[in-house]
Amino acid sequence: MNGRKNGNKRITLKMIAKIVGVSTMTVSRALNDNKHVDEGTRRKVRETARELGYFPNYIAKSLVQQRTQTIGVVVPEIAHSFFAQAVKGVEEEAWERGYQIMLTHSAEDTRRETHGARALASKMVDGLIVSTAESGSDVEFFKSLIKGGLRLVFFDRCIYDIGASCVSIDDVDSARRATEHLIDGGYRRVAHLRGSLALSIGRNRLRGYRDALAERGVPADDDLVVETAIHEHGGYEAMKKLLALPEEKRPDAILAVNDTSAFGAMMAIAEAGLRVPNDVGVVGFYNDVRADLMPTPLTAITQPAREIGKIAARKMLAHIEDDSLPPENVLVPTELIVRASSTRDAGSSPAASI
Amino acid sequence: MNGRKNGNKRITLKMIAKIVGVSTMTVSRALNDNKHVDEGTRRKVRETARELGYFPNYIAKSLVQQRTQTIGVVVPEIAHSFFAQAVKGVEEEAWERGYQIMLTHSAEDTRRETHGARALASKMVDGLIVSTAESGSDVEFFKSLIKGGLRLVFFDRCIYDIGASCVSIDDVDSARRATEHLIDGGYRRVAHLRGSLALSIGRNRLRGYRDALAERGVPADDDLVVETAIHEHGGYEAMKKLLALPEEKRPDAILAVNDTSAFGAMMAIAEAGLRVPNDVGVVGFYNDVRADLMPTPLTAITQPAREIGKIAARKMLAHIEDDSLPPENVLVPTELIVRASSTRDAGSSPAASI
DNA sequence: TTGTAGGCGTTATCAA
DNA sequence: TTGATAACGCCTACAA
Repeated sequence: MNGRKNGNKRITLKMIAKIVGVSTMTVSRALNDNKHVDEGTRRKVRETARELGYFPNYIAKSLVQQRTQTIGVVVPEIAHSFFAQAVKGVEEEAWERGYQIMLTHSAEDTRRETHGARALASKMVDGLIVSTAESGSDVEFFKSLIKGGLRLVFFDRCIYDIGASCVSIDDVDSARRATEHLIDGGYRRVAHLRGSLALSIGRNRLRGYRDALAERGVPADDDLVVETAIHEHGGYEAMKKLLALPEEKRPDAILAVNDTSAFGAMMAIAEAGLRVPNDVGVVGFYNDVRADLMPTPLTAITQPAREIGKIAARKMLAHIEDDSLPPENVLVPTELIVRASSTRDAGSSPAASI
Repeated sequence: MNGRKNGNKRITLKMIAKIVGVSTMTVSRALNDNKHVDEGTRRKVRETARELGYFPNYIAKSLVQQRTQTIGVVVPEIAHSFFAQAVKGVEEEAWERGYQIMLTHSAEDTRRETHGARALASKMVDGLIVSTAESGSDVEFFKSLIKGGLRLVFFDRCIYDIGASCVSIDDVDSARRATEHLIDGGYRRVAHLRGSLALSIGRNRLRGYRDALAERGVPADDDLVVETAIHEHGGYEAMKKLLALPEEKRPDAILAVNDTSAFGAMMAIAEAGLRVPNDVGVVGFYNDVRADLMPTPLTAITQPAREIGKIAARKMLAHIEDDSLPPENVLVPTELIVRASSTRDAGSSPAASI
């Protein structure tokens, strides 16, 4: 249970000092490229350090310097492509600046998110990059972290106005554009599989959807807004609810909060004997690899995950370098990738056939 | 550049001690559920700790206890589904035991792998879980880490016989079964898109492929073994080389070292005007989500990534708990998922039509 | 039950 | 150029 295997004591500055016959400070200076060291001494120190296989103890260094060169990262699901890409972006940017990342996933669970963040804070990360859990976040806890001096940057799923930066797409505008695309394509009863209102993406995409309806003069129908979990089964279940509506109330298009739920919805649509896009148009968010491979390729708003991760990391490093830097909400541009799932064959839609 | 924001000093045991009017040791004991503390004292300490928003400094704790409750992880590509899943498995298992993970990716590069591992070792991780880079590994470096007392567990891509544990599928046997499946399906000129020989998976899968040929009495042809990078473009390029062979030498089946290169190969096959599976059968490794979604679904050997990650983490925790535990090579069972890419229509193959 | 002393491995600071 | 000393925040060991 102790740190090292029996016998193999880790080499320390003190050991090298004893061998070379100088003080630990001289060794420290020699190894850290400090100018005020005799070249001969430096050579000797370097050599024995290499021979002994010395490498510095960053824990000790961190304790005295009060920084760990480590960034904590909390994501809801490591294995989801979007977050995996984002984490990669963070890691790349951190690596280039000599930082490591400490990764925790919350499994979309509030308690795990809080515990994970607390654990990383206890390990004295220089900052915390977080994307919040579907089941909601303990806002007061994050506030207290900030009050305690911890730097905090959210990405994709943010908590606003508590003094943290946020890096995300413009969810409202993106959802509006996607909805307008459906309406302009002749769809009249556009439904929204919305995300949890505990998530910024859930609230903002819902708002964009509603804005689009209002702007296009399409009457809003609350029956057409159904909550979905962000996974495939969630989309499937939510879609079944919509399909259970009386015929005249059923949607002819779906704006899904993300690709995964859109895939689930497409399954439910197929099971009901309906077809995409002629009976039901579908649009998702993210642009998953599968979007292009589905029997009917999926139209989607892109979320440049890796880029978002990179920007979040850069933002964090900027905050670390300058603690007086004010928090900022960074919006990353998106594109609407139009594929077959939202473009009816000419003349084949009920609406178009009027 | 200093650790905390201006003014907001982190709360320490000493501060709590001063406020409550006891020694730091009493505070430490009270907060760590030590029995020998008066209940009244404990209550007071707990209360002020909570009020002040205290949480322990694990850096200091780690320094004195000589363990960090942190496991380092080095993977070649965070964003590849296999590794993302594996990392998730590691994180889950670590989390349950109160460990965090520190994640680095090598980008398939030897130098980054070495630097990353060294950085994590410097941060005093209690152990290192590694999957090696395509460009090869600095074996001597890993040996020196082990000699220095660092616990090391490889997964998927291992370095054998240096005193580290390894968790992977049985690559030799899996490749043999996949190759036999192709031969038994009537394919006669089975080629292998092999991985780098710097990787255990590259060497082992090649061996399994050769074993199968030998066992089935199929003559081996070195022209049919071509190296591929593990990404899509690699598979595409490698396949083009095979298709450039004189007609009578061309393969009628491909064992690809992984799914991604198999997808690339399938693109090249389609571009050449050939068809999967009737002209060319294809088998991959991993069972990516895309396998089922391709125009011709891909037959593949499964690699239970998350499970592999979990087992690797458990192995690491076992090594941490008991330093005398000998290293072990753990083999995780696989399945061959047969899909359309390796099953010719009856009577349509040149071989079957004889 | 509580406190004191010392040290984990490193660096900042000041003195030589 | 080098070294002695103290400190980072906590815990182990021992003493009271």
